[in-house]
Amino acid sequence: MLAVQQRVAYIKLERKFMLNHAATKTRTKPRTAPKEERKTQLIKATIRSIAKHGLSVTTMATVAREAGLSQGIINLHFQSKERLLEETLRFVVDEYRAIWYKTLESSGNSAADRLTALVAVGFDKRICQRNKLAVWFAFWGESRSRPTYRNICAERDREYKQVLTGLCAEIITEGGYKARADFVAHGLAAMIEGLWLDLLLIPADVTPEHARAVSLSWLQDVFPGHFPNN
Amino acid sequence: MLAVQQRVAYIKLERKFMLNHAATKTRTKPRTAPKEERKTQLIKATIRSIAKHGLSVTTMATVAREAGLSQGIINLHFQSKERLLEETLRFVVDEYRAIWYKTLESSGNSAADRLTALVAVGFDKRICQRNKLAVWFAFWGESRSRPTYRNICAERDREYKQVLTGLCAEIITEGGYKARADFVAHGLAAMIEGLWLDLLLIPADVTPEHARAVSLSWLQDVFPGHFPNN
DNA sequence: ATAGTGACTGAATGATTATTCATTCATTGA
DNA sequence: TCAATGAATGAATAATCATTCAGTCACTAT
Repeated sequence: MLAVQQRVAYIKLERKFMLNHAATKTRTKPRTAPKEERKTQLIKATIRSIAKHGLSVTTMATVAREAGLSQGIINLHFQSKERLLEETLRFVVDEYRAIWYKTLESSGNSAADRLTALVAVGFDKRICQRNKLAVWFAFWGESRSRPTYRNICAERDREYKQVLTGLCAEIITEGGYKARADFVAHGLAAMIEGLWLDLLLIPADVTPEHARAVSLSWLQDVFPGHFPNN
Repeated sequence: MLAVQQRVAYIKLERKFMLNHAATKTRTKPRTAPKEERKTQLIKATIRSIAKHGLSVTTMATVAREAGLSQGIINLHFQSKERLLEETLRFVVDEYRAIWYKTLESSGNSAADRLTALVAVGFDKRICQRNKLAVWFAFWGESRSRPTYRNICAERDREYKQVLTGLCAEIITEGGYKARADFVAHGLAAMIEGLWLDLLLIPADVTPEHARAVSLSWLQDVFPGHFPNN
């Protein structure tokens, strides 16, 4: 019964693409778009499977079942399981980066406003979902033994910390605080990731709103002149 | 060649126990001690295997090989792979708790001293080893889908945060700070775990000493009266 | 000495897994 | 309408895994 529903969903997806494709009138690469759609469909199924079963119990079969497609489909689109997993990690990492970049663009001019916005993104509904947090931690858990995972994460991390350090430096200069920008930024980034862990492990005690409040309260403590307490 | 050395080591262990046992003169449970020794030997081999290969590639064979023992040994002592993994997590969790309890007992009377000591334990050489950090994150990564793992961690977490909150509350009262004790403690605990992630992912950039410095600098920023900056 | 004890071994077993590929099916251009 | 195209299927395959257990070995008590 469920399989039928998923089959229907797949057919709709196929139809939708055809319309889109007809509209673009590109002829050199027919059916190129549905390939991408299939890939993201499979990546999203992988995220659900990792969240539901864990990375070590996520098999080609669980992902295919979650996507409502057949066994062989993953090798067709990703060549191997390993590639699927790498692209899944990249998907989550890139999504986070894209959102905080965009947020910075559309946020205020003051360093304090921008910092607030940047911190809040970590607890945004689009990012801070338990399924996605499970994916982050699943890959972090394997990253000691897989340089590929580590590199994908490290790259993102450097960028993020660089921006964070810049904003902290600006605030410190403005306010004449004693704190060291790199230490503050490093601690702040670490705190956000640690709060993610709480959201994953004890969701009953900690909500995204609560975690955001903890972060912002910390900003008030460290930069009292810029983030007035009440 | 290596196997022979390990075999020799095993024999020595066996001999050592016999002497110990003769000394205690207990007769009802003979050979009970070497069983425990074997178990911790296997648990330590599991830690190395998880750090080297990752949890999802850690098999009965990799653990047995790492311990220099045979295939069947794990089922003999732990009944199943799952039990071995649970006891490995418990081993690491209990070790951390034991050390910070002991540290608190032997540290100064002032809340500030005790808090400093408690934070420093997180970066102690006995705790903050990359192999062990890999184990923490490996299990956290699977914990979304395994209530057993989650419970083992959650229990420890509650205790730790409770002590942390108590110390922060004391300091806040003494110094008349505006900060909320539960928020500060929550943020601090999260930061330590986030710094562990950096130690795991980018050990070239972050050392335990550096991470400890970041934490202590954070304490200085939040409680300037209790942790004077220079 | 020697039989008894129980920790330990490692080959065998059955279950599970990623990957392959001959076949099916839907869609397209002529 | 129909041949051509290539995405999707799912049964088959080979590899890997946890678990079992009959047999081995070191040591103890008699």
